[in-house]
Amino acid sequence: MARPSAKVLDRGMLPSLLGYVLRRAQSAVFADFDATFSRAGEALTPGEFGLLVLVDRNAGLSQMALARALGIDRSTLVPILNRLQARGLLVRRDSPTDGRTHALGLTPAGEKALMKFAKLVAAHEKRIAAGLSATETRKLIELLEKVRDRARA
Amino acid sequence: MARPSAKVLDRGMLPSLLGYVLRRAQSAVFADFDATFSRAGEALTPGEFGLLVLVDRNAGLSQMALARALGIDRSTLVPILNRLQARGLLVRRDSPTDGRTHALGLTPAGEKALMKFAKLVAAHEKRIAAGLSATETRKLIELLEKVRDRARA
DNA sequence: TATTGTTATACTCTATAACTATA
DNA sequence: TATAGTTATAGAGTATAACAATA
Repeated sequence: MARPSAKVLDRGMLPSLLGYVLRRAQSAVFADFDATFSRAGEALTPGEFGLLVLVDRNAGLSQMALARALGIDRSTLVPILNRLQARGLLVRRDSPTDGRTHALGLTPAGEKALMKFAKLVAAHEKRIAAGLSATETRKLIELLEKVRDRARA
Repeated sequence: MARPSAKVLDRGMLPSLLGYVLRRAQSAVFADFDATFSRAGEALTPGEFGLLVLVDRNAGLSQMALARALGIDRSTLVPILNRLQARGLLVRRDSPTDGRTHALGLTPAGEKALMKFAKLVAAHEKRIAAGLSATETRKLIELLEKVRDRARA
């Protein structure tokens, strides 16, 4: 007989709740992201990766614009940028047109690091979607976007 | 012409990444959960709801068993239980069989509150799944479980 | 007046390490 | 020795409020 501590708990209606299943999937995916980077001797969060991509694709954008795109407060962004800047991946330049804002950009080292990070993310994505066909993955993304639209309404 | 600040940013490959789409859907769903409870004059997080359901369906379980089921450290659980106990929803009773453990349970007020919370969660679930057919919702849950299994492997 | 970035502050979630009581 | 719960501590993510510089 199994030890009492190994007993599986009754989760009631939780497994039928979209919010619950979504949260657990997200948690496992986050853990795999972290493990992927750790194994490669790198340290990056999914949020930091998204931030770096946004700065790379929209060089010169302001902190306010970036905070809005990330859906966080401008004060929340400050320590995050400080950390990435301290790692030499990102710089705050003076805006030539608006003395209040900073023009954000990746450093050459940041560009290079992002290319490596993108490869790790691709491997991570391949792994978490390994149980799904290409059609299923597209369908999943489509359904998740529908849910997001409804939740934001 | 739109103001520069209203410009839509280039997100590069992010919208094609399952992890990215999952994270954004989860964030929007969390916000809707919070809004649903706020509008009803209640305050509860998805995690607290899941915890209350687990204690309700597995009365007498220990903190370690609960922490394991939630996937968090036992030290992380302590302040969460303190808060729910301070709200009068949950109690730590002495275990009759093991002096080291607490037997967790809901109070009568906790049982009553959980019934109300479950109704709010049902309304929330209905809203976030409103853009999906019943078949699509089931499919979405199935695909998310597959992703979770792969990410944990 | 309004906006941008920063700082101070606070709260939650998360973990590790060390302590106490019990098994 | 090992386990359960607690505490101390620390780091990251989140926010609000207030301030200085600039528009």
